[in-house]
Amino acid sequence: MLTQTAIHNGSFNHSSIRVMPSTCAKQHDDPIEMLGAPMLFARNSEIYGEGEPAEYIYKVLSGAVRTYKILSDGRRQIGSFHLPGDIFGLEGGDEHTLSAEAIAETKVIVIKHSAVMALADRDKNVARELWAMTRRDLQRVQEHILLLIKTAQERLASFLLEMANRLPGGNAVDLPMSRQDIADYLGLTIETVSRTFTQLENAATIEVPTSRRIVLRNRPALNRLNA
Amino acid sequence: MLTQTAIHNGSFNHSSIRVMPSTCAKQHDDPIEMLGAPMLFARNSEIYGEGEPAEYIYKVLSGAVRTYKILSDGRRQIGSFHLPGDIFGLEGGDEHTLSAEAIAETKVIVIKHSAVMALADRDKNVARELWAMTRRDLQRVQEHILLLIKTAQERLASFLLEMANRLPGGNAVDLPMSRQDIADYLGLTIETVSRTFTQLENAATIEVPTSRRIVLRNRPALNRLNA
DNA sequence: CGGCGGCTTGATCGGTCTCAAGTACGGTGG
DNA sequence: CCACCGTACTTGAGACCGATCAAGCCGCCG
Repeated sequence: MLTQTAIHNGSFNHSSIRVMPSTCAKQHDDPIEMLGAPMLFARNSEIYGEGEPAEYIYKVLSGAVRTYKILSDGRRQIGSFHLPGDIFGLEGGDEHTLSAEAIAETKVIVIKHSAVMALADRDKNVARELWAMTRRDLQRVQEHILLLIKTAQERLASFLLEMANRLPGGNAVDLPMSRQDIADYLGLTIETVSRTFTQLENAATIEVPTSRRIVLRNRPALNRLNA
Repeated sequence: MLTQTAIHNGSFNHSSIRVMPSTCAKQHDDPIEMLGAPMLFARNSEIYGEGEPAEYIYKVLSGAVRTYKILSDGRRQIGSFHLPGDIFGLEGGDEHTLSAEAIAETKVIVIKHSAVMALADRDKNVARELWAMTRRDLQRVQEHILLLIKTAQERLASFLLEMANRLPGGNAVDLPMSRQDIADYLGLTIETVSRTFTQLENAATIEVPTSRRIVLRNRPALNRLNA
């Protein structure tokens, strides 16, 4: 298992990734999760790369993950952020169509793809659940497309509302990702993201006590921007 | 069956939609297709609307279909074009998350969603095939996202290469959709699309004998733009 | 205290949008 | 057959938003 771990992490950061005692995995009731073992990924370490065989799927326990593609000229588009509770790595068939990296120190459950498929063959409900997860991914990507045709303010408002919904803390949001990550998710530059944060702060729509902590002060205004 | 047909087409264009003799449907060997009946939709008629219950799925026989969402301010984003051979209407679970319209006079096979699901429950291969189709949709949408972060020339080049691959005719492409449809797919205005066609024509990368007919004259140049 | 990474701010540039005409094409009726 | 119309498409001029290039700032850690 340790050698398999190495495969997933490319050629660097091995020392930062440890398989955890498998006993921790058994305290969950989801039959899919019980197939997996917990693992730790260091900040900015690769979980898998685009085009690699999809040997595993993953569920985030803590931390955060970004999946992305790189264009030939170096532009990076982040496809999605995965937060605790999210499952990722199902987007392709035999191989991953995106790369995945840990945004911060991240704990995930790693589940063998073949084991999941075998389970799905035996249990109709598992098969249905997996298909439903892919459909939800599809719908999220369709929403993401809508983001990309909006103005900078609208994109950031939509992003903040999404994060406030998906992270605990109500109106106070602790973003796990950098401005660059946000920019690459929203299809903007880091400068435009920064300026737009400032504009929303000046309009008293949000507060930015520290760069990673955002307080939503005026949700109606954000919803209006959400178009 | 005729009354069900009416439900799908909103309040207009009923006269243009006819169920065809069901015998035509039986000449296919795909078990999913055999569940369906052929239908005809007039140009610009609605096939289904966002939020409606997903009672049916569809396979294009001839013509073309656009699926889209409308933002509150009226902007329209086309999610995908469906050409002969494509199956659509699987994107949601119980309800459609996009609207669908015929771009031109379009013949489709209409298949009851419940019948497909029942078949999937009985036949593992059907279940797997349906899931794989959803994954392919997901991958196409991810590619679509990449389009939206490119320049106008890059977007149009990618679009033309995609259409040349999906439509018969090699380097001569007969587009079924209008400039407005292309604009709403690429996240541009109609004027920018038109100007970009002209630029590519001036650069001898394409020829535009009529507005809907495009001849790819220099594929390497298009591939270079494809980034 | 110095240095570095992440973030913000400023000035300018450029690509796309907007608004406004003008043109080509297909269909309809005389 | 032609005159007319409406729709789709193209072209032009100018405005605007976000990108780019370039400093500066802040917090953190050695």
